[in-house]
Amino acid sequence: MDQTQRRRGAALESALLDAAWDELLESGYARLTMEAVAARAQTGKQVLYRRWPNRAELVVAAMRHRTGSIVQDVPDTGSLRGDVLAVLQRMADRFAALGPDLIHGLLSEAPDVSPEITSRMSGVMLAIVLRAAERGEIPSAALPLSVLLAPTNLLRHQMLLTREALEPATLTTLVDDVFLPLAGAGAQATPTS
Amino acid sequence: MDQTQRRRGAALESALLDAAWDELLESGYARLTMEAVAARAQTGKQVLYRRWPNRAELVVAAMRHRTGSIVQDVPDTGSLRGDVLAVLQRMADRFAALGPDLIHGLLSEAPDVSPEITSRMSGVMLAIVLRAAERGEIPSAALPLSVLLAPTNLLRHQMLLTREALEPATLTTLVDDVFLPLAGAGAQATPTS
DNA sequence: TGAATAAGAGACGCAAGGTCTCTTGTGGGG
DNA sequence: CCCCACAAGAGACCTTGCGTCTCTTATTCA
Repeated sequence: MDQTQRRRGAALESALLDAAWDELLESGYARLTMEAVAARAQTGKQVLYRRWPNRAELVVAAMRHRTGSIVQDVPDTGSLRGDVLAVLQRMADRFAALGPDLIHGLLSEAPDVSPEITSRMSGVMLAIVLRAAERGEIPSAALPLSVLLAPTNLLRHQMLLTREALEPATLTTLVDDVFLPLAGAGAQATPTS
Repeated sequence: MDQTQRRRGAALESALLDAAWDELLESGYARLTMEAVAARAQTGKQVLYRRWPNRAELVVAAMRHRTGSIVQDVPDTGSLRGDVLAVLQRMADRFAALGPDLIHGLLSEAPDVSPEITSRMSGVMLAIVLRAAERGEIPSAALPLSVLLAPTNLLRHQMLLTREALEPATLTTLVDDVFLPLAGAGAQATPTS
């Protein structure tokens, strides 16, 4: 019964972050308590507070720990439309697992994590658009930032402000009705007239 | 000293909502406490809980009480660009007074107020676009909903996810680079090339 | 092998949401 | 005109959960 195996350093930290992540999935951000995380990790609260100053920081660290690696790669489907759809789909998938409460909770408790959320997006979109311009799909890759981020920002807005699961057409609408026209792809293509 | 004037009914309710609103402006949503609202209104917590089941509902009621009337009228500046800019400016002004914490807090505590936020917007935008089509500024008023709400949704997204005060160019960018091109206004006008 | 460090465990203080109870002013109905 | 049911005002109280403090004990490093 007595474990007498005391974890330390990176191994312990990883266990703590895993516990936090599991609590997040099980209870959501609003119901995640430090006590529960500590209990799940078979330790005390002090071990958590030794590493992260508060609940929000712990959760942010847990998210980075779990999802940090997936963000890097840029989809490459061969077409601008496919690439942007893939990005949106990935956002939607990631969001579906956690729900909007997480973002709202974090942003209302730890205001300084805002940049974290939107930061890497512009790099991804820029890479996609550059490739599309090389391919000749669009006349120029020099899009205003507001256009470049319009689809991802609109999707994020929708996911944050709507409780229902988003219907499949939402993503294609964002790409076909908003982004592609603005990017100047296929001047003759204007669907849903 | 002794007031011995006991408020009742609508008068009392209005005083409660005013107190809540003042607390909101002074402390923000996160730091607004029921105790403080009750104290400011010179009453007890029970009077609050007799009317609203929780903090979030009280705050929503306070917002409706204060801002309910302003939303109705649709700006009419004579041009589509001016109208949309006026709508965005109004959103920005209203938001500036309260900050993003309010929305995040409400949405993480009282998930069922989401529709409240975006509901009336589509009606306003639709009216503006209809007038612009009658004027001949745009070929058709039959825009996809995602286009119709793109500028307001993008602005809301920005205000929610960014802490800094938004720079003046943000609004014009949304109108000139995103909305007007999508609405088909002035096919030759493609600024910021 | 011994001393410094940090893990594990849990008590504690405190703020705030929300409930309960009690007294007392007040307006409406008899 | 008076009485009484209702709700205002006041505050004690319970609970949850964050964050701190303390204490013992395992582990690691010199």
